[in-house]
Amino acid sequence: MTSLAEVHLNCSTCNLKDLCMPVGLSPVELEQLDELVSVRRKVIKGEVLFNAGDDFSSIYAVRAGTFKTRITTQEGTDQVTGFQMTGEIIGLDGIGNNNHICDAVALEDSEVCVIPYARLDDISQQFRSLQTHFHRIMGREIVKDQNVMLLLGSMRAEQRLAAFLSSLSERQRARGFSGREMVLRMTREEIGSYLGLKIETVSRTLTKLQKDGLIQITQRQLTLLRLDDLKHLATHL
Amino acid sequence: MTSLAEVHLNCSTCNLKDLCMPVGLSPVELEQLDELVSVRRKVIKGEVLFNAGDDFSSIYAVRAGTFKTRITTQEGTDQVTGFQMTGEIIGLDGIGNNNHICDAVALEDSEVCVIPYARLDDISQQFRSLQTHFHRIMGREIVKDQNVMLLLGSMRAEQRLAAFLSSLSERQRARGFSGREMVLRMTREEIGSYLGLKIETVSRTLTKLQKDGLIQITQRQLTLLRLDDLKHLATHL
DNA sequence: CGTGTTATTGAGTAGCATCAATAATTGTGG
DNA sequence: CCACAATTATTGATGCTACTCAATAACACG
Repeated sequence: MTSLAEVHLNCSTCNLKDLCMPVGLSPVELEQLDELVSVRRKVIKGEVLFNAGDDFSSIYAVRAGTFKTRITTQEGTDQVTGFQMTGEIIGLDGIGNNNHICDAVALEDSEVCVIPYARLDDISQQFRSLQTHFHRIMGREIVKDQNVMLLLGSMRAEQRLAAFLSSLSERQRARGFSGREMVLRMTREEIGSYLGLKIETVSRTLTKLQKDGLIQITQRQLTLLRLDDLKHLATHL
Repeated sequence: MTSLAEVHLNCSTCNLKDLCMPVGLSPVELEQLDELVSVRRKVIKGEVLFNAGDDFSSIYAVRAGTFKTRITTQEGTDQVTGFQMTGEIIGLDGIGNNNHICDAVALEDSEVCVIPYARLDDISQQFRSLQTHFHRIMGREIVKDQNVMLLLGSMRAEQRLAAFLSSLSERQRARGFSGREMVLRMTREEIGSYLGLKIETVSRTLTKLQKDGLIQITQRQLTLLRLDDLKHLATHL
């Protein structure tokens, strides 16, 4: 099922260390993290990193590529609960009940660093700053989810898309890109599923944003022409 | 502003210990928890436990009463992000960035146990099972939020209310009540804000559920007449 | 007992969904 | 590498859900 090309490496020399798990850790702590994160795993496009119901054993840091997480309802319909880019953590949903509640799927050929949860617990037991750090990562996940609740509960289609595109832009910028031009790794349907909209509405709304001169979009190739206006739209009605 | 009637007490003798923070802890660990949770605080109806922007110092276990948490947008509109009953934890939103992102407001005269976060970190550093336990509590918060995302992203008004009422019922049952009859502590507007609906829609939908014989509701007094059908409605289209 | 808050109900409407047809793109097997 | 199938995206016409506006009623509080 899943390809298991696993490679041993470490965090302290990783070029993502300013974005990812190691953020803000001292050299000594980094050394501990290196011991913890010793395995990488490739996940090719469309492949699943874990499924809902799987036993929870590890969390994952996206080393390269993009993922989506999705929850499937009892009816079989499913909803995207998030998109994860390099440096972001996947799998925290499993901690609550020792098994995953969502699937994680690669949107392009990707690679993750595997962080065995039991060992993370061990080591953060010994190094308090690592513990604090991990708590913060979980806390940010909670904040992020609550912001999505806000979006889904009270924004209109145009606002939702403006907020979504702004968020993508900011995350790209944090990764050293311009944040002005980017390639969408997800389909319109996946965007819609995440934003609580149908694919036709996503398509129409993107067209409208383009007509209004806020963005330029051709297939997956996106340019944010007036980012300020886009952000304003997302927050001010 | 806030009344600070604080009382010293402990978890090991608390009648909520099967619902609350102590769930599943051994006597030894309970002893540690007692040391941690030594202060209670009363919050009268309408009063605020903490505000968005406040420095994060503690999390809180609801000892008695009911709270809501709400996020305020830049426009000044706000959205309810959760309702907390006895034994449930409030304030985890503060961990991510060391300050709260939501307000917590008492919906009736209430009381919380104050759990200083720094000391929680200290003690879970020493007692691994406490650390694991706390991680699980945070993990469940993430799961809960993602389920709300699902509700907001893909359910219709009737389903949302059915899911909401079912959830209230289950939580009441977990607290030793029948789960059939209960008093709503929140207004229709607060319910609507939580479910992403307007007050008129909440009112109309409750009336419809009553006409269909699923519930009986008079003001805040609610009886679930056919809980199975209600749950079925919440999950099966 | 009066005032402000909360809730209900009706009429009309806006926004998004649905249904449908077509186009563009991607992936696949020969 | 091309042809065909499957997937993804766009656009239009129509319908339905939930919102808005408005009036009234019921209740909570001082």
